[in-house]
Amino acid sequence: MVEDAGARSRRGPYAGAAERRAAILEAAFDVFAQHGYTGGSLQKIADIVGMSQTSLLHYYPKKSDLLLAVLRRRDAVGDATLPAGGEPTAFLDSVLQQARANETVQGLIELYTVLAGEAVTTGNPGREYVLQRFAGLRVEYTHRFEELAACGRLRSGISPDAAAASLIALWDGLQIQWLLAPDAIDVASNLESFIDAIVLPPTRKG
Amino acid sequence: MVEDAGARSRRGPYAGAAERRAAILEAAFDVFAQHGYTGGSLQKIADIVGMSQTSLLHYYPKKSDLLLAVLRRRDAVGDATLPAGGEPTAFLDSVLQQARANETVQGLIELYTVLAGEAVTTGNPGREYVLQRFAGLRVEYTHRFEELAACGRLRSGISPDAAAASLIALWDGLQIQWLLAPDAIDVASNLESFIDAIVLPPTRKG
DNA sequence: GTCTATAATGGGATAGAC
DNA sequence: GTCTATCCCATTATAGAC
Repeated sequence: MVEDAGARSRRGPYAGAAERRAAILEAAFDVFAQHGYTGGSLQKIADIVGMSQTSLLHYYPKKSDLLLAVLRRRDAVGDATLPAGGEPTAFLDSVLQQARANETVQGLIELYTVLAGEAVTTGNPGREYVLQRFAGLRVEYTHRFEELAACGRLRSGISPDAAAASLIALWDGLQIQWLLAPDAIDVASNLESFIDAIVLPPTRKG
Repeated sequence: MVEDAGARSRRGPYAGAAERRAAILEAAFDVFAQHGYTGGSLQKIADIVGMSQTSLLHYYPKKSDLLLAVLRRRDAVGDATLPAGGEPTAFLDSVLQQARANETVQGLIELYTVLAGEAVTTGNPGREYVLQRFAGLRVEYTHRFEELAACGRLRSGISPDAAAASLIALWDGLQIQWLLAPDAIDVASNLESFIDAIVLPPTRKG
């Protein structure tokens, strides 16, 4: 985490190259969320941050660099990967908590939904990232469901990795329906029903 | 369904204006599936069908017309809405059957996934269609789950409309994971596990 | 670091000849 | 119906002055 943050406070005129990059990312986030990657333009992003399109390319030489940067920023902000090894139920609680929190950041969900869809198109620079993200999420969730299965709390007939893939899929699918009809869909409560259906209550014992 | 199909067999030179339109639609289908709506171009479509870009516009004056035509064609071909009122289980069987059949038409799933994602972008001409399609599917599926609930076969704690939205969401979510990692995801078997978890076996009785 | 200017390409759509 | 020619606009990216 050290890197060369020394770019700041070195010389006078340009206090905040990092801030500039952050502002660009935020603008790119909004533009890509609203118009998608293909539909979003560097000019729009530059307009928002208040610089020329060419100046923007000074920070991110290619459009695809900007996409990957936006996708990676989501990691840091998006899902706060909770500490492993705790109560198995904590995992499920955090999923529902995250789902409810997501209702207040529609732009984030929009971004994710649009870019995930575009990721399957040929030559999309975000494809590998999205692919790896799904794979990583499946691995993580599978571990959690394995813990639950070890406690005998996963319904028989459902494997941990099937539960993982399905929970992720359900979540994504509910989000797109929610984006198109916010009043008709309650993402969190649907997830909760699903969880209740595949996860058994704890066995009685102090 | 009569319309003016009489354009055919009227005069000599142009036998098959309808065939021409069909060929255009097929090409548009492929291009939009591969590149999305924004990323797909009229020129690519025209190249495939073997005509100039301007000739293409003679049949579909605007790009958005082509998108809507492609989306509507999906209705006729895609989901063969099975006859209502039969065995409640027939509905679930047809879902699984359709899911398995979809494995052989990856292009169709690609098209649907990409266009659904793009539909949430601002100004996308397909938004209303996709929105209505989700709403329509939810209504239809809700009815089927109401039938199951009437037989006491829907797990308590799950409402018919929640089951409907979740089944659709799960299906869509599994498909995008499948597109990115076909060997890691089995859409149909995941759907089956979900159904088994929320639908109870028939009560014993002749 | 930031800009103007511009290259190089591609997009959707129109006009009009045949 | 189909084409060529063209318009006009937008795009990403580069060159080079300051």
